[in-house]
Amino acid sequence: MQRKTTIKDIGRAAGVSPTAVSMALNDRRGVSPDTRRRIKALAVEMGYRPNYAARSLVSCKSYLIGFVINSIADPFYPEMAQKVEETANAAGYSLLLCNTQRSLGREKAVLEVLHDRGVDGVIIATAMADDANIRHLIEDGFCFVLVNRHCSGAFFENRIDYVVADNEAIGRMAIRHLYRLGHERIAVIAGDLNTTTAMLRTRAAVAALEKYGLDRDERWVVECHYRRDAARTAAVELLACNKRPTAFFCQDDFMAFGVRDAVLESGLQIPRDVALIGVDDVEMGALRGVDLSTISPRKSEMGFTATRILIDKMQGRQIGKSRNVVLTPELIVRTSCGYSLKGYRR
Amino acid sequence: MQRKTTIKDIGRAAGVSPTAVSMALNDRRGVSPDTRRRIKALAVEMGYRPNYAARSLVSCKSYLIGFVINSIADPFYPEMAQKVEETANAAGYSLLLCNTQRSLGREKAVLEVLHDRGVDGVIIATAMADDANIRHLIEDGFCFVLVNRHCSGAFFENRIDYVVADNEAIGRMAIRHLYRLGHERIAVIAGDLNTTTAMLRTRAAVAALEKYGLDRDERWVVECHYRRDAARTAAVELLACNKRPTAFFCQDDFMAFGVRDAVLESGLQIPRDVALIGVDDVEMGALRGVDLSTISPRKSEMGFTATRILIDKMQGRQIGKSRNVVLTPELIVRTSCGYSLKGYRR
DNA sequence: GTGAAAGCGCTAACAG
DNA sequence: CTGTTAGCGCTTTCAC
Repeated sequence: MQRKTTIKDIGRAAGVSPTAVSMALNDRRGVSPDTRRRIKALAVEMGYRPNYAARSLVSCKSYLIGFVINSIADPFYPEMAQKVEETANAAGYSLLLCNTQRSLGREKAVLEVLHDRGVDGVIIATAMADDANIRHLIEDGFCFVLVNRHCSGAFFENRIDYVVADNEAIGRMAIRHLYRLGHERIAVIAGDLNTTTAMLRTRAAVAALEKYGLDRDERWVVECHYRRDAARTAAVELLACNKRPTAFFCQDDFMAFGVRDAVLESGLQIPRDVALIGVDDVEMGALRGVDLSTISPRKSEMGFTATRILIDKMQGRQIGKSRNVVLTPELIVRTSCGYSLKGYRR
Repeated sequence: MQRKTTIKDIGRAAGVSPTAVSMALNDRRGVSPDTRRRIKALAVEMGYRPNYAARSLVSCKSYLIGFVINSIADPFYPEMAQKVEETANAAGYSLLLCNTQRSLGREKAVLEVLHDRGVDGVIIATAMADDANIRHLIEDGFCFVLVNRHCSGAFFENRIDYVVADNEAIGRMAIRHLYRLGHERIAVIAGDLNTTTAMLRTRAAVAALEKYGLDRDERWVVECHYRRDAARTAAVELLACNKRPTAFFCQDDFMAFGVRDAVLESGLQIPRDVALIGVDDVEMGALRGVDLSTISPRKSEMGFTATRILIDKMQGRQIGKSRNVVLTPELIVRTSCGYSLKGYRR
């Protein structure tokens, strides 16, 4: 990169001080409209470009935000990331993408780098229900917003901002849908129970099963950590029982694909023999021939809202109590539960 | 963010100058092993964290790299992005994600921001065959590597580094596969012909059609700009002809999904009535019930190699002539072309 | 081997 | 309304 023109150069050319140039260019009062115009014209003419590093050093603002996710290769995140980037950009922020690979150690490392880089704020999608890294962020007074997952427990009460789906509603909706289609034996393929998403979905699902008076078997609730292969393995086992479940509530679409693999491999059909519902509304599920019914947590909206809240915080608005946004999820009925075949029975 | 400890603080605590601290911490000679140890211990103890902005200001290195893509929500990119981020990170760089939304105007804007931020280098996946923005980068002596697409024309000769798939091989492989399965009427659903990927795939495909002496009809080559809906529309039209194609070479998987929609909607079956092959090996295509045959450009490898080359360039190695890496693509046979049914005929 | 001094480009706090 | 001065945290000469 070549020698660039600085505000000093412009100042010299315009016969004013660097300060004047700075103020003129940043639209702050202190210079006459006339000089301002002259300076601005000169800046364009000389191809002036501000130096973010210098500005950041003195203003302690980097206009950088970090986005912390498990892996951008996981299809849950890209849609959200797209919206986050778009929203951040529109407000003059750039996005640092950070993959943690589901490791708390890497989450920690990533947050440290982000801190050192002087980001103005961070959006975190990987929080565990009790996450020491988040705890640390709070103690440091770091500016951040949780998205998708939040933290629970006394320590976090009123100290975090988050944007999440109504995970209990997700659990209820899933079970209700399957119940109304006539299912009596429903398996719950749960995510990582150290996350609020899986905890709440599971709790609500179990409560719903109870409420409807459906068959219960504790082997029918199995923690698969949001892993497709774990779900597949679990399903193989469940399907081998003589009293096998007739429906699976999978807490994300990828686990649903795992279960789907197991079902199809065992020669059974969806939805004739087994009903399947996922969560996330990943694009893959919408393909003809897959047609996975699912519950959308509204990923774009989560990303957008989280970013807006973060921007408010970073810019000093939104002081005082924490903002907790809970989005109402949306049931997306396709064919994997058999609704189109038989409709609701009850 | 609170008051942080600086090298000055450490210097004071250790009874040495800031200079000594800087040298000790950066493992540069000029300070005795003993003081070095003392300083390092003190740095840890006092929780010293370097300030990237300050360092960047003086060293003109930001350890930031930009990654320019159309949209992270497009499933072609995440896998590559993951690898890029991982590789960059391992070398101490952070990744700025930039979506252009397929707009050259936004590409330009994004590159300007990246420039202003003083990134050390940029990886660009959105280049058009003749891209004024890239041209500008070259003239500026900017450090960048193209990935996936490159630029062509005299101006760019030997002036760009790139990592791409062998797109002509992709075109040949696709047609050859369909030819050997016995197809006589093959449609080519082309991407944006202003990109090298689509240009080369199309050229090679047409040459292969000729070589095999297959039926040719210029309406069978249709430019769909890598858009799923455009491909769907084109397919609807082609399928309505009385002499319809029996096979489609779609230059990306998403256009293949568009064609697939059209085929299935019209009551035809895949692969019985129509064979379908895509390019990209997007995860969606691998789902049971979709089973799209495709050609993998090896996205992760592209991302990895491009990042490595960029790092070499940024660090001053790899001077002299430009590096052009062309990866051999891989044919992934699933069921959408009917290989498993009938095998090769010729 | 070590420290002092200068300065990267910018903004904030003054004095004129 | 303008200009001067100082300094953000760090690295890089250059003396000692």
